[in-house]
Amino acid sequence: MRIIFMGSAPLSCESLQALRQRAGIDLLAVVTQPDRPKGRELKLQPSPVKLFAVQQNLRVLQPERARSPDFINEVRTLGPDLIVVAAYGQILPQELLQVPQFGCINVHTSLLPKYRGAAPIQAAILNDEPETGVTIMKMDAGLDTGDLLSQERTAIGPEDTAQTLHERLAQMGAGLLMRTMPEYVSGRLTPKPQPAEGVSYAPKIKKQDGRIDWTKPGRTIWNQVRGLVPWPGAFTFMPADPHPQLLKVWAAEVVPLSGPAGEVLRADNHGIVAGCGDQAMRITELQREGGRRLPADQFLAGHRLQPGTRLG
RNA sequence: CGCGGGGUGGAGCAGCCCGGUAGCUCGUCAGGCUCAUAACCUGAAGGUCGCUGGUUCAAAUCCAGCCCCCGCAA
Repeated sequence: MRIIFMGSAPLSCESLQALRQRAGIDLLAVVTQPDRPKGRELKLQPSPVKLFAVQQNLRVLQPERARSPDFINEVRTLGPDLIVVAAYGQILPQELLQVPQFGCINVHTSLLPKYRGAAPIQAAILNDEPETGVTIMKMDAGLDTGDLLSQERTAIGPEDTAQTLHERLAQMGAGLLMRTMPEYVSGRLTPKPQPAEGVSYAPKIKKQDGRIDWTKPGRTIWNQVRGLVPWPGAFTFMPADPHPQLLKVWAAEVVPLSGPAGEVLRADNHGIVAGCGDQAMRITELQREGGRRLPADQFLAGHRLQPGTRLG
């Protein structure tokens, strides 16, 4: 089986690795996003998928636009039987989807038709879902609207963050992909259209989505903290000398106390408790701008953050 | 040359602008108080102030270069 893999996220690597280890698969090429300027010096950074592919001596393609005729022609020339896509980051045009005889299949980290789009993992936590999962689908020209091939679900626990979920779903996705692919290719599995009911979208997360609104209920803020790890993280501001300082909240829990929204109610070894619209948040791990990520007690050893301080 | 903060006993911070005995909140160790304690009191140990060089009678502090950490931005 001649396969081309397309992906860009850490999540994609898991599926790529699974394909790589599977016997009988000829990985013709790995397609990933072009290197982008990132980080402190704005240096060009390769995607994690590229790093992995290069290390494995796989052929890497990084088209600026996946819909460009040149790229589509290149894919045609390679002659894949199937294209596997996992968090690639670009919409594929119909013309490209038609190239392989088995079309393109996609690993998506939600229980479609729920949470189509860029940030399904975060959305599941932010929306207080009790569970989520992964879906393998046959791609069509729409945004995550293709016919369903298989799904697997997992419960979202109180200890989960977008990061832990990401890791879990990456593995589940790779496993499900491996089980689904042969079934699909052999024709034993018929793609089923997505239900019309229950469609929703998970738009790309923006930095500003991390800003904490202390007038919101404790549970909402808690989900925001968990759902935005590691980026952009839930953040607020603390009063400081020349300018208020950015404060990232890395871990917190809801506690049955109440007080003015955003006001520090307690600050001790157990954490920093701040009032919310309903109940309160106990911040247990946080990070000041320019500083490292610290447990609350260590943070308090060096920073004054006494009860009465207003966050926001 | 994208912008900015920082590296000070084991942890987190102050001191640096205006050079001259290294401080704070914890932790650790010893002792005390207590029915008891992560609480409280007393005492102790522990630091080449990131590295290299320069200026100076004298550098954590001023100057130059280098290494490392972090926030923004993307």
